[in-house]
This record gives sequence, structure tokens and C-alpha cells, in this order.
Amino acid sequence: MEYKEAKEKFISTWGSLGTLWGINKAMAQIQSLLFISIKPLSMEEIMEELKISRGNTSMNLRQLMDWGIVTKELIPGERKEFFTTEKDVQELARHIAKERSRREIKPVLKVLKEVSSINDDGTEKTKELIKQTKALHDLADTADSLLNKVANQEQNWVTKSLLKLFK
Amino acid sequence: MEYKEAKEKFISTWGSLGTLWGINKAMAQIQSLLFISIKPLSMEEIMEELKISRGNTSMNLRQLMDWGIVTKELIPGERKEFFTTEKDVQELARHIAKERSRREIKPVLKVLKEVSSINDDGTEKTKELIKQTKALHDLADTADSLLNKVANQEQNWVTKSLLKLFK
DNA sequence: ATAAACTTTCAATAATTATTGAAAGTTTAG
DNA sequence: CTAAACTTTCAATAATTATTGAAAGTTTAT
Repeated sequence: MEYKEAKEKFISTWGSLGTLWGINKAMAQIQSLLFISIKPLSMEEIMEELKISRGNTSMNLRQLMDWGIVTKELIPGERKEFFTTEKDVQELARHIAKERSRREIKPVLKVLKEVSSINDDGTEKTKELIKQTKALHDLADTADSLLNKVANQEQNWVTKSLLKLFK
Repeated sequence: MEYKEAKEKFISTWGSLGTLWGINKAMAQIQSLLFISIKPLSMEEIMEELKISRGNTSMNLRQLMDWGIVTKELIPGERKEFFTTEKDVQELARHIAKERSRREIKPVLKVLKEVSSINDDGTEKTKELIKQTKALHDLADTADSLLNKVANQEQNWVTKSLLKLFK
């Protein structure tokens, strides 16, 4: 396999995985492209490489910046803006963990708490609803606290600990 | 908040979270409904409760069974089929962890391995592609082995260990 | 001040994904 | 055997989501 083919394979695979961590295809592909690029890329270059429109590129770059995994780079003497992504996979994972917790898990925890706190009217179905949503709340809460611990640890610390624990 | 409102809130919230673990809305809602039901439900009852068509219900129940989190229940004397979901959240988490590993992470690991194994032609960009995809492979591999460990542990073991580790 | 270089916005459109519903298929009872 | 009860399939359609492209907005150089 040659460079070009490998690169395309990587971008398309990692891109399609994007949906797994809750971002769309273009967003994931832009991040992938930056992730293996040896220098910051301009909007023009990104559009060209991925064959996507200017508007699409602009919007998705913005979202990536909102996620905290892409940053603008100002290159002296250049008028246009350049972009880079976090290159360290551990850091990348930390950012993503933190964002997913904030955007997805936290709001769900809130609802589960509300639902599991309804007044127990003594009927079997109410008891079941309370019991099950409580159990789900506790599970989600555990998962979330794990995720946040991951997000706040030093690089490698987590990986080392987990591997030791589970080896 | 009354039972009915709480139930609807739970189904719609947990349902919309479905996309997080890679299943569609109807599928997630059916699972939610079964999760808080005090008895197995027939297709008719599910259609009625969620206001979805027979075809939709049938297809999504099938998918839930493929995921291993819903099972057919045969009730003596009844002609129609009834369905239940795994009620234990730990078991549910184990099933989901296992399936996601198999369906999503494993295939990606394979591609990452292929891409990171291309011939090093000595150019900087090739070196970068190899380095970055290797790092991603290792991260994904760690995540996957963690997920699989979770999927194979005794109930509660994982939660307890993790809480101890991260308390 | 203004023109060139560049980015953002957003209504229109395209692409994708989910849902319906009715026909075909299957199972069971009599 | 066959009619009734039930489930599955799948082409058509609807709903949702992503993408485009051109106009509007912004910044910088002169």
C-alpha cells in the first residue's frame, strides 16, 4: 500500500468512525487530515484535499474548535488562517471524554434523576419505573465519573493504571 | 411529576441517547419501554404505546434481538409473541460493550494496523502517517481491551474496582 | 477610504436514514 | 387441508441531516 492509498483509507475509516463519538463525517475527516498532516493547513487546502465546499469546511472547522481539538494557527506573513489539531492521542482522548460528558451524559443524568424522583404512588409500575431509572442513573453516573477521571489525569497515568488493573 | 409524564420523559430521553451507543431512535425507545415494563409486551402493545408502525416495530425488535438485549418470551396459551429486555443494568452494559467492540472497534483496529504498516519510504509525511496511526491504534486497542474486560467481568466487580481506583 | 483577500452565514438542495403499510410469508388451531 | 392469527419483508415515502454556493461580513494593506 502506498502513501496516498493509506492516507485515504485512514481518512475515510476514521471519518466514518466519527459518528461513534458523535460528530459528523466532514468534521471527522477534517480532523483526520490535520492529524496526519506535517504542517498546519489552510481552508483552501482542506477543501481541496477532501473535495468539500468552502461553507462546509468553515462550519466544521468551527465545530472542531468548539470541541477544543482544532486550533487556529497564525502564520507570520500569511493573510489566511491555518489550522492544526491536537497531535497527542492522549490529549485528544481527554478532550473528547470531557466534551461528551458535558454534552451528552450530564443532561441525561439530570433527566434520570428527575424521573427516578417522582412520587411513589405505591403501584407496581411506578415502583418499577423508579427502580429501573435509579439503576440506570447510577450506572451512567459511574461511567461519567470514570470518563471525567480519565479527562483530568496526567498523560499515560490512566492507561498504566487500567492496564495494571485489568492485565 | 406523574407516572405517565415521567415514563414519557424517560422513553424520549433514553431514546434520543440511543444514537450515542449507535442504535436508532425507534430501537432505543422500544428497549426503554421494555426496560420499565412490569411484564413482557406484545408487538401490538409496543406499536400502540410508541405510535409506530408494525413494520418498524418488527424490524427494530429484530435488531434488538441481534444485539442480544431483547428476547422473545413465549407465553403459554398465547398465540402472539411477547418481548422482554435485559433488566439488569450491569448485564445490559456488558452486552452493549461486547457488541460495540465487535461491530465498531475491531474493524477500525484492523484498518489502523494496515495503514500503520505501510512501507516507510523515508519521507516525512509517510513517517508522520505511520506514527500517528500507530498511536491511534494503541489507544483504540487499550480502550477496546478495557471494554472487553468490562464485558467479561462478574456483575459489580468492575464498578467496585473502578470506584476504588478512582474514588 | 477602498479594494483585495479572506471567512462566515444561511436559504436552497442533495444525500441519507427512518418509517410506513400492504403484500407475502409463516405458524397454529380446528 | 385451510382459514385465521400473527410476523416479516420491502418498495415507496417521509423526515432528518449534510452540503453547497453565493451574498454578506470582516480584516488588512495601501
